[in-house]
Amino acid sequence: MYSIGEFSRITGLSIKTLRFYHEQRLLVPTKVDSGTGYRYYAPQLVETARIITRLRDLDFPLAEITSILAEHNDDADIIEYLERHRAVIEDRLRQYRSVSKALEQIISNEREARQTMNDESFDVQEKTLTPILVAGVRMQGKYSDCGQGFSQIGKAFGFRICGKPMMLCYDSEYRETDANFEPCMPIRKGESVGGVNVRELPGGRAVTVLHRGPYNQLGRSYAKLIDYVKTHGWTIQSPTREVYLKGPGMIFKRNPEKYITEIQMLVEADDVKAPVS
Amino acid sequence: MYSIGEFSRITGLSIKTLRFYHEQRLLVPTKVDSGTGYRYYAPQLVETARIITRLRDLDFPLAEITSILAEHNDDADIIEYLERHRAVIEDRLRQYRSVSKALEQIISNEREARQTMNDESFDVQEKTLTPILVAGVRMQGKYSDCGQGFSQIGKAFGFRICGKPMMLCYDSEYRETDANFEPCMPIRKGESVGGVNVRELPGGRAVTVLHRGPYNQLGRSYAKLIDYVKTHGWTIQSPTREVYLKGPGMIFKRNPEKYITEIQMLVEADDVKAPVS
DNA sequence: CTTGACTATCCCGTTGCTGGAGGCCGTAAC
DNA sequence: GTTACGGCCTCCAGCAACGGGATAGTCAAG
Repeated sequence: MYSIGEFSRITGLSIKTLRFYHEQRLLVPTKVDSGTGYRYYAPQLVETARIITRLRDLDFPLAEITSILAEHNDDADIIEYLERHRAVIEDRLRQYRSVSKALEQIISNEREARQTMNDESFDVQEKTLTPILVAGVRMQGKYSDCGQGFSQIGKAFGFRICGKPMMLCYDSEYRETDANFEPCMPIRKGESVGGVNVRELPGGRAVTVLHRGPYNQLGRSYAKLIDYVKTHGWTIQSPTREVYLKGPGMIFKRNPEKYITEIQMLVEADDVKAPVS
Repeated sequence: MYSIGEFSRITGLSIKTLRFYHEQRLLVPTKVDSGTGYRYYAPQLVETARIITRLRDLDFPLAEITSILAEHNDDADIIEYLERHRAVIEDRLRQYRSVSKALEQIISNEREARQTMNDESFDVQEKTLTPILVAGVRMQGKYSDCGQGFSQIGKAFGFRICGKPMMLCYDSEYRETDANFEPCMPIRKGESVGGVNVRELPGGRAVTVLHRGPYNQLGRSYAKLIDYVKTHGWTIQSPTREVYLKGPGMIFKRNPEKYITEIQMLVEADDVKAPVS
């Protein structure tokens, strides 16, 4: 017969835990001194304690352990318990996996944006865009409705999305209503499905500018770009693109003054014509 | 201003939860009627509630959310929080993964054993063994000490183990003490390291028998096998093998009467000699 | 007899809520 | 007038699996 302290040292279970297990009738001492209330454990209980710790290590709830101990004494008998429990664990695993993925998404998003901030200036730049596969939804109406398009793409392509959301603008002038545009997302792979159109955007020579601030002030940056293109005597190819590098955050809505958008225009460098002054 | 019920329907947070968040100073109503104690929420708080649910979905503890809300208002500012939290999540993920793996191990173990039970009889069988890569520890002493050998192998090769534990017996007679044997485990790949010897066991023609019961009664099954070999006039090749198909369980020690061991003896079918009657 | 190690019970705190009891208030129906 | 109902309030309990701490009784040795 061991005292609770001895039994604790033998089994590695704390005294508190042993008392708690006693209260829960999970591991009842062989004898309790009726005078002093002292608990005494027989050596056979060491084995029971070992089983309990094994099952606890496997994250079984105490109630389940109690019933397992009461009814079974062979691994083969408890396969059903193990299976059921594994399903529970797998469930939590799935949950945590998706949380972890979401966290990673947000972090890398912000990291990237931070990089862009450091690396790039807010002047007009000339770039060569590479062709890119996108899924898009052609829409007509107000620009502010593009959110619906994005959520439609998100639902259809989810994890295949591999870049920042962007919008193609087919109008050559600014339109408050009845605008002709196409929210789209870069994807890894995929086929067009009901309403969502998959295709490759062409690459080529382009001029770009970073715009910082709310979307209703995009006009200024457009002006910068158009001026630049004009002075070089180039021709803008429709559609122009807006890439939303930093918009409303995943968590905070974020201050619109911090939004960062890249405007891209593919240009045709018409070498025959001379630059217009 | 919304009443708590309205606000609950808008945000999807239960009334109880809203009261709790108030108590925790996480989401404090704009105004509390001093007479009735009624809580009233301003429309801006809808956004705050959205942020809270977002962070809760990411499994942030309430205390952390409180401090995030108090100090920040942009995703970029809370990257450190996100990172730290992701570490926590990854930790739990690792834990659950290992639990899930252990559960799977136990389950498949018992499944396999159950299969063996159904498929095989307890009569002597002739088989052709295929060569198999094992890690073993040569030992001298009492058979009951083989556990140490197994744990040594387990430590060295862990996840590369791919089969049931077995023992090679090099003695041609039974020895209580000073026996010459080698606990070993099938592995997928590996090199010999300090004390643990990796090599391929040869395949070939063999006779086997399943033994059910405690190890100290293995003698009976050995007798069966040896009789069988003798009647065919074959020669037993050393070492003989014991495969512990079902020994003490992973959780319960299990009743030794349920232990199942396969004894394997490679034989040389000496076709020149005629069978001994 | 004292000292120090050991043990006992009881209560609280953890996390993020949910459920229930009991009570206040105002409105509508009978 | 009263009863019912709906919405709100506060306070208390409970979940899981213990750990911490207070206070008091017990055991064996010196």
